[in-house]
Order: sequence, then structure tokens, then C-alpha cells
Amino acid sequence: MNRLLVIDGNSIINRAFYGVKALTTKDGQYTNAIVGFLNILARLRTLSEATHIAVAFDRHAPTFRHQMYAEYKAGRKGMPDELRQQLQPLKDILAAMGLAIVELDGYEADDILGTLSAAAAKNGDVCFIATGDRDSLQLVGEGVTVLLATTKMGHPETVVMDTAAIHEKYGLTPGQLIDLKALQGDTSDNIPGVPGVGEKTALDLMQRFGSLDYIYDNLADLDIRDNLRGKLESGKESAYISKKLGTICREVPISTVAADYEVAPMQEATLATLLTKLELFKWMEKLGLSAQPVATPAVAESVPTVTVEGNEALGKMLTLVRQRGKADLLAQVEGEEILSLALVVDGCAARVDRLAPDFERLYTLLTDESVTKRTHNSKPLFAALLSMGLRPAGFVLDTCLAAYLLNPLSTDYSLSRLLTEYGLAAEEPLCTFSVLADTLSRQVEEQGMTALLTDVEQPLAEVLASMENEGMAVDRQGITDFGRDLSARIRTLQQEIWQQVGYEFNLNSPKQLGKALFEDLGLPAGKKTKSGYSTNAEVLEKLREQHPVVANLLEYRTLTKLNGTYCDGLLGLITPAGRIHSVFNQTETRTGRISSSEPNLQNIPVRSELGRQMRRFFTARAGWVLCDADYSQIELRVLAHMAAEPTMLSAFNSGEDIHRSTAAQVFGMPPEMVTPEMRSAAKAVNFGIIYGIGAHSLSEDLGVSYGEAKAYIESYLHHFGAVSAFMESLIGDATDKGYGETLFGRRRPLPELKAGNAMTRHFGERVARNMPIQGTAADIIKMAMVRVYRRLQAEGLQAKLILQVHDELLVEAPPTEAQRVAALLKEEMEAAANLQVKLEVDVHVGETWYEAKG
DNA sequence: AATCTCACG
DNA sequence: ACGTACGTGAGATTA
Repeated sequence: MNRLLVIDGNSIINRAFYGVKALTTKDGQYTNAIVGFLNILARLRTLSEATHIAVAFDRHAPTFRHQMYAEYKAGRKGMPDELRQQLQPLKDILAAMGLAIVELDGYEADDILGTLSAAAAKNGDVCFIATGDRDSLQLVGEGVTVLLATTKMGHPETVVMDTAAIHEKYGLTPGQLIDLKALQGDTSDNIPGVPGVGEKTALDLMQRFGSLDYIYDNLADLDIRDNLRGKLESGKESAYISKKLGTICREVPISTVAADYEVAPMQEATLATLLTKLELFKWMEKLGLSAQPVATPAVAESVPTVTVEGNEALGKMLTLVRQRGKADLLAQVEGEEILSLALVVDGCAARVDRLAPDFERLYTLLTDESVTKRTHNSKPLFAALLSMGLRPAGFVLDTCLAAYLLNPLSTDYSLSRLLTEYGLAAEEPLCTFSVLADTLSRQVEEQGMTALLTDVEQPLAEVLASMENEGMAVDRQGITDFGRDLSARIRTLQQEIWQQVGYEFNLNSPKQLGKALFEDLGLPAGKKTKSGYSTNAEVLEKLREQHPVVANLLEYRTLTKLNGTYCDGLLGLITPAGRIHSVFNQTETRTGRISSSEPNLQNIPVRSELGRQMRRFFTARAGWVLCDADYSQIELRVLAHMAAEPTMLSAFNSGEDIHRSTAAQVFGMPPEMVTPEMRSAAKAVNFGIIYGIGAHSLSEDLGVSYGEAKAYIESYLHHFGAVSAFMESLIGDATDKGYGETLFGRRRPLPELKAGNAMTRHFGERVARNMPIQGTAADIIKMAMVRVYRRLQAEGLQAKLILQVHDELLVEAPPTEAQRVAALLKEEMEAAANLQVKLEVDVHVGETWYEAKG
């Protein structure tokens, strides 16, 4: 007995498409429906334990195309282009997986399901039909079960529908469902049914009388209201047409020989190529596929390797590396400890454990500039070396950083992933690594990012390693006390809020809070979120005057945030030495910024005075000071330079207040006449320009009408024509090239610009405007960091760079060095890039971050 | 795991 | 009819 799984390809890919959020390759090819389909397929195979699988697709006869198209448009929504483009790749993948694709001109997938299930039943086989379309339930019977893909509370679920389940749900047999539909019709399928008869009536009729024929044979005698009898009578023809339309054909001229649907062996090479092209690396791993060369045919011959063992061999290896003056190496690092080192030179490979005698002899290689080394993920290795007092040197390529520059949209730059992605067999990473390194450095060169890689990102890895090692001193007792005070106030507030609402509930639950405010207290609900009322600060702020509980809630929110994230959260991360060591991620953002985590030191409160107090607990070590240097308006300066906007350039270069000067332009008056309101409006517009402005958001931000906001923008673009033209050119260039880029050549692919969905495309346009600005600013501060780090070393100072917050650097210094460091920071940061505007840096010194922030 | 909220530049 | 500024990370709730 065979177990046959017949899949309604169109129905399932539709569900997959709408169920999986947008996902594309670098080039803009959509893959979300394919991913979703493969997920569902995997579940179905487990569920059915099928030995035979057929995947059916709709295919309408070309001659009927027009007619069918019209019907399609009338009844269903046409298939969006983003979905259509995934059909053929999916079919290719399924075929390569050894599954039968069944489609025939003039027939819908439904009919193929009907034919194959009928044949299977006749044959005594077990048949499962997988679809999201309830129509197919009519096919259920002895040996035939429908696996119905449904969505329950927004979550996909597969419901097993056999005869019993159908009876339970409808009180009817599967065959009776055809008549049911003939009566009630189905607008989405363009089946008219009987006008005036809906779901309830149709079900009642079928349950009482059993069939369409019975109803019409005995219409005069049925115990029903005359009104209904009349409707049935006049709808008779429509009912029988509907029945015809709704009956799934079971005689499609396709093979019904079971053997034709037996799952064939996977065509591994083909499948791997397909999946690689679609960047579906997770699936390659799941299917146990090794990578397939795609763009790099030169890869095939693997490097012959000799594994050297033993002490003597280590010596030989060292000699060889010295002779050749280069090596590829991979380090296993945990914490500050190097667990092992693997080296490849000229196809000669060695892996050395840290317990091996003379392991430390290898360190000399790592600090020798004349031995050029290529590696993957250098930061942990650098951190380990630095912590031993060693200075890494001669590292010429980090494949992790190269891969990030080549595609900053990826979320995984692990070596294994890269090897898969670049079509290299991962079995012997040591040897294939060399090939990967060649490929990546060539591509970086081709894309004009070599300088960015070798002069910025790679040196920066050492800077970040050092910053992570240094960490920052915190006042544990201070935080503890602050947290205790907050907790006390939070408890009071909670009691008060409960009293004002009238009952106790979880204040941290937006759901419960929404109910309390908008249902039980009857406050006017502002915005909505996907799953209910929005209760965010913006909404609450508008309700402040409406009810005394609102102010308490806002304070509660502020305090719990401070207490939870910044007191409790931080306390858990302080080392016994009283310092916290954030991780600086160099391959995380899509614009080229770095990010900070565990803890995130880039979002320590500053905007509100209470939150700002937190910064009193971030200090220099005892007796030392903090030097804080931040760029003034770096993004706007970058914009002025890139757009070559004369008005902005001269405003910056003559040291004017840029927001005031913008307001003067936009409102057409001398700068000294600009009111604070006008200045802040101009400031909002300036920000808006950087973010890829929209009148709607600007009006929200400014609290003015949409029309007014629109007028601001138009006036701005009118007065700053160069900016306007520049923004247009950014979108045009990005559309042509498929990516946005910074002044220094960093790229961000923008598949969104090719999207059919207008919202997605508009998002792409905003990103096309923002990324070059944000990214260029990021490039500049990265260059500044490298300069500052080197300068501190070159001058033999004890001071250390310890933190970066996008446009701000923090150095911990002995007080004797403070003034030198302050000057050095300003100098190096301002000289990091030579633009048409001068870069301006403000520096302040203090014992805590609060004081040093100026 | 996804959603909401909120902290920063 | 919808739902927007760009870029992050963390904590709590809820499904």
C-alpha cells in the first residue's frame, strides 16, 4: 500500500506568500513564498509519512486565457508579481527534490487533486490532499484525507479533515458539500449559488433534505417558508450551474500510475545550485547539502593538505610560514583565551592546540608585521592578544569583515555560512578558507571597497577589541541605591494607578492597560496596533489632561524603564573589578554603523534629566577622568558636502547655528528674527531630510497640519535646490545600481526599490536617501577611531578609547593626560575626513559621563 | 518567536 | 484602504 501526498501547489504557495514576511535575495528576487512552502512541505511529509508525492499547479488553456483572466479578476485577486516570480524557482526546487510536478493546460490544481485521489482510493492506497481551499473537502472519502492549511489567531495550523471531521463540522458527507456550495455559492470562486440563500440557510436545507436533487424533486412539499421556496424556484438553474462549476473533475488526462509519483532521490547538485542562487542557506543545511560552486568555478580543485603534528612539525611549520612570509589562519578563541590555532601555508596545514608544547611560539607570527595573515573574525583573536600585552600585526584580510562589506544585509557571517554561500565545500574549512579569502578580496577590490576594508574596518577590529577589553567603570552602589529609590516610587505609583482604574492588573501589559484605559475608563482610543489599542507615550501624552491616571502611567513607564533596563539590567553585567564590558558589533548594521550590546552602551539615557542622572554612575576609574568628544551635526555636514549645497556649506563654514540659518532661509527672514518655534520647525525638517522625509510624519512630529508640513518641505527643497537635486540623484543612482553607497564606497543593496508594493518601494526610497548620509558619517567616525587609537599609542599615553556612541567618542585618561587627550581627540576627529565643510568637535572632561557630556 | 514599548544617535 | 521618517538593543508580555 502506497501513501500518496497530493499538494495543491497554488493554494499552498499562496498561504506561504502571505504567511511569511517579505524576504528577498540581494538582487531583489523574492523568496518568502518558497521558504514558506518548503516549511509547510516539511510538516506535511512528517504528518503524512508519504512515499509518493505529487505537487499540482493551475494551468489555464491559452485559448481561454482572456476569459479566465476576466473571471480571475472578477472573483479573486490576481497573483501579485512578487509571488508569480517565485513559482518557477519553486517548481525547479521541488523537481530537484524528487517530487512530481503535475500540471496540465486547461485544468486547475483542484482537478488534479480530484483525479489523483480518486485513482489512489481505487487502488487501495492512502491519499492525503494538502490545500488551504475548503472546496477540496468534497474529495474526502475512504482512504482520502484532506490536510487543510488554516490560520488560527494569526498562526498557521494544519487541520486533518476526514469523513468524521467533516460530519462533525457540517453534519454532512463530503459529497453533500458540493450541493451545499451549489446552494450558497462562493463569491471568491465566482459561483453564483441560489440568490438569497446564504451559509445558514444552505446548511439547514442540506442537513434536513440531504441533496439538491431531493430539494428540487420535492420543492412543492418541503416544509419551508414560501419566501424561500420562491427563491429556490427562481434560482434552480443557477443552482445546477453552480453544482457543475463546484464539482471537482476527477478525470484529468494525467498518469494515475502510482510509480510515477514515487519520491525520487534528491538531485543534490541541482538542488544545491538552486538554493544557493536563492540564498536559502538554512535550507541547504536542513537538507544536508554541501555547497555547490556558483560564481566561482575556479574552486573545484581543493588544496592538498598535510596535517602536521607534533612538536618538531610545529617548528617546520613556523619555518615555512617565515619563509613564505604569509599564512592563512583560523583561531578558536574563548573569552580571552586562544584555544587553538590552525594554519595553512601553500597547502600545508596544521592545527595546534594551546596545550601543545611551545604553543606560544606561534604568537610571534601573530605580532609580526612581515608575516601577512588572513583570518576570519579577527576581533576575538585581537582581544585575546591585547589582553596578553601583545599587539597584533600583519593581518591583511578578515573574511568576516569583507563579507559584511559585500553584503551588510546578511545576519550570519560565520565561516561555515560563508563557505556555503560562496559554493565551497565546508568539510575541510582550513583549505577552502584560502579560496574563500581569495574570492572575497577579489570581490571587495572589484567593488572598490579595498581601502574601506584595509584602512577602516580591519584596523577598527583591533580598536573595538581594545575597547571591549578596557570596558567602563561603573558605580555599583550608586546604581543599586538609585534602583531602590525608583522601585519605591514605582510601587506607590502602581497602587495609585490601580486605585484610579478601580482594580488591579498588570501595568506592563499593553493589552490589559488598553482595556483599562479605553474600555473601562472610557478614554478615547487614539491609534491602534496590530493587536489592539496603542498605549505608547505619544498616545498617552495626548490623554494627559483627560484623566489623572495618565500622568501616573507616564511616570510609571519612565521609571520602570530606568529601573528594569538600566538598573537591574546593568547590575547583572558588572564584573568583580567594577567594570562593564560591552560588545561592539562590527557586522550588525545595514548602514555601516557599529552597534553595542550586553549591555548596549549606546542608548544610556540622556534626553530627560532624570534619565541623564544615570550617567553619574558611569565613571572613570578612581583618580582618572573621562574625555568626551562629539561631532557637531555630523550628518547635516555630510549632507551639505555631498549635496554641495552652497547655502548650507557657508552656514557651517561661518559657524552659524544651522537650524536657525535653515529657518531663516525657509521662512525668508534674517537669522536674528527667527523665533524658537521657527528654529525647532527647521530642526525637524533638517532631521526629516536626513531620514527621507514624508509630510505625514513631519506633521506628527511638529504637531502641525499635513498641509503645513508639506509646505515646509516644499519651501525647504525650494531654498536648498542642491539638496533637492542630490536626493533625487540618490534614488536614481540606487535604482540604477541596485544599491546605495557612501562617500567612501560602502554599499547597501536596495532590493526594496524593485518591489511592486508601493509601501515597500517608498521605504526603499527613504533608505536610499538616508543610508549614504548615515553611512558616510559612520565611515568618518570609524576613521576617527582608528586615528585616535593609533595616536594614543604613538604618543605613549595611558589613556584608552573606551566607547563610541555614533557621533561621540569617550576616552578614559589619567588627569595628567586629560588636556593632551582632549586636544588630540578634537584634532584627529576633525581631520578624519576632508570635506567641503569643516568638521567640528566639542570635547569635555569630567569624572563621570554626566559631567563629561558637557 | 513575535509584539509592544522605549532608550539612544 | 492603508501607514510611513533612518539606524539600533533590551525587557516584558503574549501567543
